[in-house]
Amino acid sequence: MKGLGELERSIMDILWAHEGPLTAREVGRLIADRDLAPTTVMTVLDRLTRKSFLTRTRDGRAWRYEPAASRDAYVAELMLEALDMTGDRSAALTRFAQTVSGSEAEILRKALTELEEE
Amino acid sequence: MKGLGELERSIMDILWAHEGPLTAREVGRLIADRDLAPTTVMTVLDRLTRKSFLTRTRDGRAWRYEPAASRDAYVAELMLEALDMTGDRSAALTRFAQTVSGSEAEILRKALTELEEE
DNA sequence: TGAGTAGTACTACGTCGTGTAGAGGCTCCG
DNA sequence: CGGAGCCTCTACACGACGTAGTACTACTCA
Repeated sequence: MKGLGELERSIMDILWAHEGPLTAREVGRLIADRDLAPTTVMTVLDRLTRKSFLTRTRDGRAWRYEPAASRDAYVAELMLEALDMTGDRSAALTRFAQTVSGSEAEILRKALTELEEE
Repeated sequence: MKGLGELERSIMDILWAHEGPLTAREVGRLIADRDLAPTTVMTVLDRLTRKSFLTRTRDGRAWRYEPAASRDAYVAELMLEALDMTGDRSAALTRFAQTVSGSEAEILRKALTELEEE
């Protein structure tokens, strides 16, 4: 899947945080701290769309952009991808479980338990 | 931490797979299918060292390279890094737990249980 | 002791991804 | 009809990575 650049991720963050699709202009306004040219935002939105991180639909002359997947799904996928890198998934998973903090281990445990009950 | 390039990963794979440190020449021999110039291998080993993926110790005039961390540790760290990308770690973890295959969920469960017992 | 060999450090170059943005064109409101 | 707004295309610099050459050093063997 490949990771995202820094600006790309900022923009994804904005779209993930915002309910509903945004236009380039709106994104630009929300990322105002960086003072980017409008075309910069458009270019990045376009690239993200081409990489299937976003989908877009027409709204008059403008496009409205929306994440193709939730941030959680993206993160989970990244984690799985990391996992794929190893020959021994079991060892890596074990290691991972040992590495997360206690509260996170608790969350995992709970999620796994709920899984079991289905 | 940043990911690795393709050749970099091949070389890490060789070093991870091999018990004990290797010289550039040995790595080059083990990666023979790619027919690389010896200096290419050295350059990459050097970059990996600079990025702290490897450590090296002298062996006569040669260096012997060795992974700074196990592959599992690396993978676990990548997974944690992905996890850091989200605002809601709990949601991402839950999502992750739901996404792994059944047998992998089992492995996770077991690792977490063992954790608890300590 | 001199030459070859193996190993190192340094430098370099092409390519690709990404941040950044300009130029020019279409469209719709007033 | 003209300007504002949005789009598409093109471009450029920079850093990472794959790839490798050159030049220097040191050990070995005849």
